[in-house]
Amino acid sequence: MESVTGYFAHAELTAVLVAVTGDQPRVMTLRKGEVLPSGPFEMGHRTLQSGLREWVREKTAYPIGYLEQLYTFADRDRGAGAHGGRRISISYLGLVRERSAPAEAQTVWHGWYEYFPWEDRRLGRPAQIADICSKLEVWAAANSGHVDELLRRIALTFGTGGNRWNEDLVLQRYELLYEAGLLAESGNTGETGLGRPMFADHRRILATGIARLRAQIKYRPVVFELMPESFTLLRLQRTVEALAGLTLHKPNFRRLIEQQDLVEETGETESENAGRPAKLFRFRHAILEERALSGSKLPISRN
Amino acid sequence: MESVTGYFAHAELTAVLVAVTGDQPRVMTLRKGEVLPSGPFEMGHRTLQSGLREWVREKTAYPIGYLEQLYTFADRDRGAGAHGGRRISISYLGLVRERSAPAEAQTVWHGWYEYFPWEDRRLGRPAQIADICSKLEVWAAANSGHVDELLRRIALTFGTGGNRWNEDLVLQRYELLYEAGLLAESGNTGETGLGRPMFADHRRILATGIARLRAQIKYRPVVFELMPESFTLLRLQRTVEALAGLTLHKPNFRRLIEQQDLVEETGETESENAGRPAKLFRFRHAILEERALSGSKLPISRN
DNA sequence: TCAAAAGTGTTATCCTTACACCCATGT
DNA sequence: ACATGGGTGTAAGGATAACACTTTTGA
Repeated sequence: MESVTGYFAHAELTAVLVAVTGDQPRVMTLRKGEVLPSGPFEMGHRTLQSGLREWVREKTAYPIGYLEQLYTFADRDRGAGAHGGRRISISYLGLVRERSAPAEAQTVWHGWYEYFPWEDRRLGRPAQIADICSKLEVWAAANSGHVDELLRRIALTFGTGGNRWNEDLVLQRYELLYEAGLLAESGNTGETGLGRPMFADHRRILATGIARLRAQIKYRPVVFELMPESFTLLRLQRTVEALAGLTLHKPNFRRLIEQQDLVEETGETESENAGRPAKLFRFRHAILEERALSGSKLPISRN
Repeated sequence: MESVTGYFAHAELTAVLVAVTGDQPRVMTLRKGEVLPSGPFEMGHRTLQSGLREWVREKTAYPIGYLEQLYTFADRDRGAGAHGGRRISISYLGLVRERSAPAEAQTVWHGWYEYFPWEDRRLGRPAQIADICSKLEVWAAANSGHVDELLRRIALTFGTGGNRWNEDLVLQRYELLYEAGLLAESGNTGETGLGRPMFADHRRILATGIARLRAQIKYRPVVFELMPESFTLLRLQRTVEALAGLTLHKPNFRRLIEQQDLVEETGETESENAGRPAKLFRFRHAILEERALSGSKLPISRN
């Protein structure tokens, strides 16, 4: 439409790096505070993707398995406005196999439900939800004009009033809480128990990442990027449950996984906890080419 | 990880604007050539989204209904490198109700199957596909080392050898053709009949947009952004078919739409073509709040 | 009367979900 | 013996896909 003019902007990469250990999904933050790892996009890199990959390996010594672009947004530059310009922030979701971090690492892993306690339903509906919903409803009632619309939105996103809980609506729930001013990021100064706040909009980015991952595991075999070489089917299930924040139905889970030829037996077994020793499986890498295209399924059928 | 340093980049917005008329999905290009409308991101705008929306309204007089971010990528600045920097290109998919364009408009609509003739299966499998596949197979055979992998990839993306056609794999098919050097963009100089090339990587961006839209119509009611106020169910079906590049099964299509309460009768009928007059419907806007969250379905069940 | 499009009814099939139950091992 | 986890069989219910058929209009 127009030729490119002289507008320039900061370009910054922000990474949501996820690992699962001890049945908890975790996100990497900087040791210094509640900040997602991020840095400038340097010109040496071929692509954004490779730039981020290299940069993470360099700085954290964690090799990234799966890497996916999340979203790009622009804000008025928060930092010093030498140029008075924009900051363009490109966010990525990366999956990592957590290992003992190098001692000198500047990073630390936090369970992601510390930031979103209402998102974990593995032990049933958190008691907190009732409180959250009543606060939201009070806020909605004060919004004359579209009270009904807001109330329905609350009911749908939080699964109240006959609606069932949809684990994918992480971002929608976050935004509702944000709009209602219930989060520290949106002006609430009191202690609300509504999760740990993060720097700037990083918690929103994390919500986007969680939502994307929860959606992905249902139709692409990405969970395996979070698993060790070999694993039992229960470990795999626990990992999916950790991500989805739900408990699943064991027999059906196993069948669905095996039906799809996603895994193959290693021939070995594990008997760490009491109980019958479990067969160990490994991911069939060959499936990746096939399924990246034709799609695969993980069940989110409740227990 | 590091404080933001002095890296700056061009930030550019590129729009894939789609409309459907006369059973053809169309994409807006500049009158001057095979170029998607794009322009610099200016600092006045609140957000990227609103910036693009405003800019399109200003320049083309088409109000955008649905707008969704597609992808962000960075290339070494193709334009003059006054700063020797990067160009960051943020692409969007926008849905538009096509009307007669203002006379002075700099834009023109092109059927998207001019760019991707192999993507339209409404008249059955295009004869061309056989030719494409054999060319691809010749190329694959010359790639010692992973011939088998390539052959399987070809079979999967193009639905040969027992695999069924998956309409969502638009980008994967484009990339395969690109890698094989069969497209003008990747060095083929002869006339191949493999669709009309576009400026720079714009055809790739279009492929991304088509793929996204084809995926979206299956679980979100976005088609309606392309429809006039009121329409018959057959018009709606033809529109979905145009987008998906497939023909659908009429009775099932109608049932699925009506079951979901996506539409309501206007009470009027239309009898333009010969045949029994059809009831006119309108989209139930109320459903948007409900379904943007809970998901809806359009059938892609073949005729 | 025929063609063209609008509609309805019904069935076969597959997938999802749930329930019931047995197996192997450690304490 | 019993708790813990591993593992199998199967049936109910719903969604999808396919087929056959009736209805209403214009030419």
